[in-house]
Amino acid sequence: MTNLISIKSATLSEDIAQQLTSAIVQGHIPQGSKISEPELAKQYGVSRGPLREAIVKLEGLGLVTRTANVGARVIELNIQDMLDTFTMREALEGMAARLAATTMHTKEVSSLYALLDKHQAYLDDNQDEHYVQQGGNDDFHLRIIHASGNAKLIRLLTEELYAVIRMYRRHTADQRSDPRQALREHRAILDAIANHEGDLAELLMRRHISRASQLLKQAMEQTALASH
Amino acid sequence: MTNLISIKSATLSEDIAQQLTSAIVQGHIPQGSKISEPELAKQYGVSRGPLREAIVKLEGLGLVTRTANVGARVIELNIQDMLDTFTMREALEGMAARLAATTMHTKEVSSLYALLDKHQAYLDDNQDEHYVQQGGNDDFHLRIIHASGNAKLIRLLTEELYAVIRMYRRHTADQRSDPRQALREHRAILDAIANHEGDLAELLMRRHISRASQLLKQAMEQTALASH
DNA sequence: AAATCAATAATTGTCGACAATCTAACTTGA
DNA sequence: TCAAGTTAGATTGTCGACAATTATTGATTT
Repeated sequence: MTNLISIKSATLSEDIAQQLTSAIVQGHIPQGSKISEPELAKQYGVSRGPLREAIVKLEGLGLVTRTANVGARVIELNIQDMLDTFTMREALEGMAARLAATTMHTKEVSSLYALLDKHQAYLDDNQDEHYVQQGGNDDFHLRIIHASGNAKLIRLLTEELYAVIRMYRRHTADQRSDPRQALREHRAILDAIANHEGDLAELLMRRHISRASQLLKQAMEQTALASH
Repeated sequence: MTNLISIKSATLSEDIAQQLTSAIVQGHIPQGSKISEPELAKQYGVSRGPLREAIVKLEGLGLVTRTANVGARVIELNIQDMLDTFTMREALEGMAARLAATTMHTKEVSSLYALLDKHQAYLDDNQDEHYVQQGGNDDFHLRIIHASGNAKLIRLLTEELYAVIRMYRRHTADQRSDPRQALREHRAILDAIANHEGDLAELLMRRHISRASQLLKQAMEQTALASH
């Protein structure tokens, strides 16, 4: 069974890379499983050439690890790796918030307030169920990152690190976290940005991510116990 | 004329990737120049397969940009990109310094003090000429990064970002900077780490990098003028 | 029965050739 | 003379096949 939507891309290699990425992030290819080149090539109907290029890309994204003459395996999520990843996120998104506080225009700020209101209304209407904002333009964090105006930072966070972050977000988060609390924190961050208080914005963003990471940690410890 | 030392690697692809990386960082392949697959394949004596995989890797490192059906070009350094890169460095190495302040053992701390003394002695003996520490184990920044203990952060900074950082360091830096001042700053950072003052260590590392970035900016503006 | 070794099967790494696309040179027409 | 269109050349993208390495199976020995 091959993948859902095949986005027509300029090159097969890019196409496969995207499909593989989404398959791994969504768990269709399970953690730790081996990436068999002949198997996947047949599955996607391409030769091994472009497939291998795609795998090299995934290695760059940190989604698979490769060993020479042995092959590629999907990474396995674990608590230490998650903590390390989120610590990096703290540093980078904290910086993004700081930058956003100095560069963000009034129009964009009010647009973000509107987004938070939308999230609020959604929570009110759906008994605190999570607003699915995975990666889309409704994702508060992505909006802040883009508002930083730092092209390198944007590319790193949105194209290179976010795949792994989404895996963590997906697999455990959310069922444990309190969406109203998260929303309050988002609002506080935005307030700081609106007031051009870079120091504060960074501090609050860091705390926000740190808190999320602690919740995730607890959730992962829970599921680790459950699997025994 | 092919490259200097051919490190025997498990796979041709890795080999070529390393050689290309070093060729670009050292300027043997000039900025903005096109990467011709047939040409390089002949030059390195390999087929285009492994060469293409190497190019994909370089794209992941941000050393080349690729366009479908057109090919790869070496990136071109410019001030804005440099500032963006160093802002990221600020965030990441600042965090590394913070982490190092809490995790670093006494032994490693004194080893780093010894390193700084070595740098000091070198400056005294060589009328303030720069100590060449490009990437080696004598590089203070790399030592701090490794001391952070954050595997993800280490990989990102040392394997993914450092190639570009080295390009910037190499092309302009150093002739303008004051090595004694840099050494003083290194010492202040290490003091903070030794005292387990994470906040201070982060702050000082950030300032240190920010200052380096400002010097680099001036140097680049200078050479930009010179090229007219 | 367990462990070591040999032979076989399967997988990864590499190559050369063909197809698709882009670039450059040339022709044609206004 | 210049612009647009056309054709030839070169380059990238893709494929299938072979070589090198690893994993697996089975035989042999203790």
